[in-house]
Amino acid sequence: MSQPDPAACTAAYSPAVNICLLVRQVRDGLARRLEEDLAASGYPINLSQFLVLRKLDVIGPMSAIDLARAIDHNPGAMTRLLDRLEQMGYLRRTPHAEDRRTLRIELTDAGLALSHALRACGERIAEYALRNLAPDERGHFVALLERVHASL
Amino acid sequence: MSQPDPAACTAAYSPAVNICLLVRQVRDGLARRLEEDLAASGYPINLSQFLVLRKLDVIGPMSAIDLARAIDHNPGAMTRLLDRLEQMGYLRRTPHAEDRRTLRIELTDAGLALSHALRACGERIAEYALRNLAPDERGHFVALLERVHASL
DNA sequence: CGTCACTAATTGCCTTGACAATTATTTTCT
DNA sequence: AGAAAATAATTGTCAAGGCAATTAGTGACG
Repeated sequence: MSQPDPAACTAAYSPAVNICLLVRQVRDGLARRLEEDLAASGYPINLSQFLVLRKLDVIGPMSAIDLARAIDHNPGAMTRLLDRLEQMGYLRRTPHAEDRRTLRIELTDAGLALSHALRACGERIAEYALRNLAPDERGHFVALLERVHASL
Repeated sequence: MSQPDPAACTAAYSPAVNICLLVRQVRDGLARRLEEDLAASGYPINLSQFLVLRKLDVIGPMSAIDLARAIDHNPGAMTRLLDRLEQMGYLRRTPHAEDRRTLRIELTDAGLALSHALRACGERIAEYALRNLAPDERGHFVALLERVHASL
């Protein structure tokens, strides 16, 4: 069905399509795998929630805005994301000692335990996604991603 | 603010966070740049719409389902995406000659003209995003992305 | 021929995230 | 000190996309 007709192709090969599409496909594929794996493990957690919990574990308690910046997330969306995780009992909002505008967001014991399970799950996914790359290629891939990210 | 407290850090460095986060950041950064550039050029077009128009131009007329698969897009979302682009006058739904379930989606003249502008815009963004990579690194980056995508 | 499984497109419903406006607080500047 | 600018969190509103159910059409098989 819908055979590509070479005569109808008015544009030459365009790497620009490919880079945007490819990165999107990799992102969506990675997120889908992660969320499926988490759901199968009994954790109904999405990618953003995963990133927040892991950041709080790895970096320690921080404000909502710092958290939003750490995962490039919208501050408005962050409020509701935190609502959700707080309601599920994985984190706590406490007032900041010196600045009353600011929250100190910290994991609960349940959140900490969950984060450790998430870590294992995340590593499985990364291992799976990169399984066809040699060890040095994996490092190179991440380094290239970081350089491209820094250029944006 | 919110100094990371090393003692509070219970998890070791975890590349799994980084790959998911990094890819997401690159995707979002790329999409944001593209959409800003398009808006500045007078085309209020988002990434998905961009991809659809470019695919139709490069590959030629095709069905909605094929289009959805080509850009890894949900069929339900595709219907509405096509509604939008059709309403803007950039494409046309015509019945398929042999299969009455299927649409033949094709660019209008306006859609074709827009696609050419989109192509230039996409190339600017790709050039910008990859500007700090050497030519061979760019090829390598895309090749690695493709291999990771194929592994998902 | 007729029924059953499959596929394409659409729709309703819901969640997520973006953006702008609002409120409370702090910082800066004179 | 006091006014003005800046910052943190929140809220309302909206668009995009995922999923499941529906409708219509096709193909396969007895």
